Amino acid sequence: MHTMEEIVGRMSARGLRVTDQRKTLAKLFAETPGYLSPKDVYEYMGKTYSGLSFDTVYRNLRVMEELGVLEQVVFEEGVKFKLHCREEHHHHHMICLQCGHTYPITFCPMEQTAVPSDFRVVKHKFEVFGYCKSCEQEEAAASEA
Amino acid sequence: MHTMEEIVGRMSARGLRVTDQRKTLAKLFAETPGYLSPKDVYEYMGKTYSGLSFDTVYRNLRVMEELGVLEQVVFEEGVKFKLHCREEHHHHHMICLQCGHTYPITFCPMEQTAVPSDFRVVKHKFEVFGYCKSCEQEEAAASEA
DNA sequence: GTGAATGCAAACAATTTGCACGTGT
DNA sequence: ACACGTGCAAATTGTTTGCATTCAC
Repeated sequence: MHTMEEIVGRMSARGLRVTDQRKTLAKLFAETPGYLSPKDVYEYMGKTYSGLSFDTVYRNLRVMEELGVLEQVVFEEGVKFKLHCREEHHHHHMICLQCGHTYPITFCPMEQTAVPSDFRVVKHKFEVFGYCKSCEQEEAAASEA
Repeated sequence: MHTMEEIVGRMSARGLRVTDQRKTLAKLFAETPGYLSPKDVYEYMGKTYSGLSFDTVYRNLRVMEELGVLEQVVFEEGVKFKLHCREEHHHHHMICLQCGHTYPITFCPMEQTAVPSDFRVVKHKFEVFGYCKSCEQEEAAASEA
């Protein structure tokens, strides 16, 4: 797994400066199993840094993405970020709609997909959405109220 | 296939008014095999309607989506619209990155995907991107220049 | 000390809304 | 005639940029 130290180390190796804010950002992603929106990040960071501005959050998200530490994904609800997957081999994800937690899917549908010879495939996207066990239980509890 | 007349008919059946602009919009989508962004639509419509405003385009796209005539998809580059697929059975798409043309994929990867019993699947997304034959040829021709 | 990081304000882009006017039914 | 559709302007939201100040190295 990526640890906060590892991420920070990678930043300084590239000549980037290790500020408190970046350390906190690294820690946040190191400890978050799923996706975070810029707004999520802003709100979390805002607790610690009162004068925080949104543009710095965006800048640092972009920096960390260019560093290869984070990856960005576009959902219906907007852009989100998560730690870049460590797994070397190609894989896909199951994503919890409630908590954003992701689980790997090793199966890749491209292997099974018949592609006409006159279509040159460049990339593909396979994502499964649903609710993980704990979120499912919470939802059930909430709907009983 | 959806024809312009059919779409327009569906609109008036719901009490919506059939304006020139909506007819043109219906025709545009009836004749377009792939995805169009709101901007694409605005530019196309603008040729005919000089005083056209963006908000009307958005409004009509939404109206046609609610009617079930169009479907909206979110890509990295932004939101796009296409005619709602007629095929009853669930399917996926191969999408040309150049012209936006879509081709159906009947295979659904969910059948093959092992889902843990404690994850409740709600929806999934499977999309293949690449270049169709004619766009591939154009690209090859362009890169020779 | 120097250059990169930050905050602030302002610019931008995409999309939505309120309102007065025009038009399909 | 009446209600819905349209254009215009303005509001919103999400994101980026320029610039002066501050801080890590």
